[in-house]
Amino acid sequence: MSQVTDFPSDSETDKGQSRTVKALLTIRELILEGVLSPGKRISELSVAERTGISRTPIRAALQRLEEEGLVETIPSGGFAVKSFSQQDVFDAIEIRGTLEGLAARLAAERRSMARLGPLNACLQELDEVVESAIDTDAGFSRYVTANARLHALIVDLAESPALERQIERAVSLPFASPNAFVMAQAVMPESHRVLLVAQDQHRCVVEAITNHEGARAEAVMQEHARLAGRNLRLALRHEKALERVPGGALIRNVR
Amino acid sequence: MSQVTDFPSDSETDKGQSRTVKALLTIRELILEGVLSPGKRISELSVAERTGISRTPIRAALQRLEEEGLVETIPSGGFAVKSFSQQDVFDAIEIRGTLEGLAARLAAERRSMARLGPLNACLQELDEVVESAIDTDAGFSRYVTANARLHALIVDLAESPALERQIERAVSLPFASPNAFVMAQAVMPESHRVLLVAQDQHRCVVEAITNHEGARAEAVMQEHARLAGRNLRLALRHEKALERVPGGALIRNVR
DNA sequence: CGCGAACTGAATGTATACAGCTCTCGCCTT
DNA sequence: AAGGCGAGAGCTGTATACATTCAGTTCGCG
Repeated sequence: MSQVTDFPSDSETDKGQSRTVKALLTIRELILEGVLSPGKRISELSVAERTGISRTPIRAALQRLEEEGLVETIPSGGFAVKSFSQQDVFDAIEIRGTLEGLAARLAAERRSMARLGPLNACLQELDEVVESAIDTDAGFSRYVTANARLHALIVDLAESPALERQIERAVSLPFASPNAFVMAQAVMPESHRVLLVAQDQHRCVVEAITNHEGARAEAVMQEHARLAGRNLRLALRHEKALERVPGGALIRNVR
Repeated sequence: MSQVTDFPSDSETDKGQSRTVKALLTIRELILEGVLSPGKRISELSVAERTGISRTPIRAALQRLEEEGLVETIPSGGFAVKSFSQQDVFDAIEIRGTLEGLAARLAAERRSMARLGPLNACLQELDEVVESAIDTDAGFSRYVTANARLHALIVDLAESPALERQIERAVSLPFASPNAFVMAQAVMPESHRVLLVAQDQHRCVVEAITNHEGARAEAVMQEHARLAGRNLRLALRHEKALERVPGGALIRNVR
């Protein structure tokens, strides 16, 4: 009861969120920012002190983070920040490509005409963003949003809750998400060309889905993910770029 | 304190397991046995009374079961037993096929000669079991064990922890596991023929992996999963067979 | 001076108490 | 008689207390 505030809380972002969720967001941010270094144990008590939340919700949050893959259990008890080899990262991207490929194929096989509207609208918005003002910060964030929406729409068209769950998990690793590589592009020279290629793949996938071309949709979607992988490989060379990749701090560069 | 027994506990299976794990196993069994019916809320307190474990580990177990997919959260709070449409089941199998297909491809691409020994040994054991005494209960359980091991070995050969994790999750749904359909076969007439086909696919996958034929390994593995799907479709007709499928009680037969 | 063992501290796993919320059951009103 | 409203019970979410276990450190012995 010590922490209960009857009046609207100080931060507007807390609105209506349970303490477990708040703890989840806090810890995830601490990990992604690199405050908690990879391999190191996460002391429940220290997080409790830092956040003012009791251990119970924090423990729940840690368990969910383990499910997300950001955290792993220590045999002797407790949790530690997970670290990833570069191979792990590429594998994660390949897995996303495979699952999103399956989603695209199912979308092509099951697609209902009525639901293609939003998909085309989203595609068109991406077209505009790419061709016009991708340089500005506003345009950039517009691209990120629309890109996420396009990927989500394709998954949605597959009409498979099980697949949606599985993809949700695959994407929960920050560097495996469809937008991960985009973040790095802002500081890389090849930026615009890559975006043009990616957008062309978007167009192909939508076309394939529209025409019931399942195999094509699957193949293009897989290659679309691999484009992210190639981009990440570039980013791993540029120090500056890697810093912009979310969760880049978790990737071991030694070895 | 009330429940602590200093002497070795009554059941030998409890050995060394934390209460959370015990709760997990108990609840999972209750769901799979159909004691807790699909859609119905799982009261933490009732489970606590039934098992003699306090609510904290039970809550943790429920959270892990949600991750497994057997349980879902209720918007208003708490957990409920999940129910699955037949489409969900087939999708889950297709997802497993896709991921195991990826594993088989990676295994073919990355395979190290030295590690093929156990794979061939396992394949040979399956050969023996299929050709000789599959009818007996002992032979049956031997098949189930060896089949699980073969699938695990292939995943292992992919050398990708991320993929292993993802497959682990896909297989955690009982009716999506590689052995799910096998259980139903005992009471179906087509039993032996299907096993022969499955075993031939096993052989093809191992051969493909050995020869670095990634695409073939992937394709065969996908079709191997679809064989399970076809088998399940048969089982859904035979009432008797469905009862033997683990978690069959979770499948809505309406609609 | 090095190695081992015991002790101390801390951190986890578990139990339980409490408060807020939701859902239900019964009663009252129309 | 039917529907809505209110009270109550049950349940979850959270906090906290307790015990056990793990790890690190220090002291003693070889």
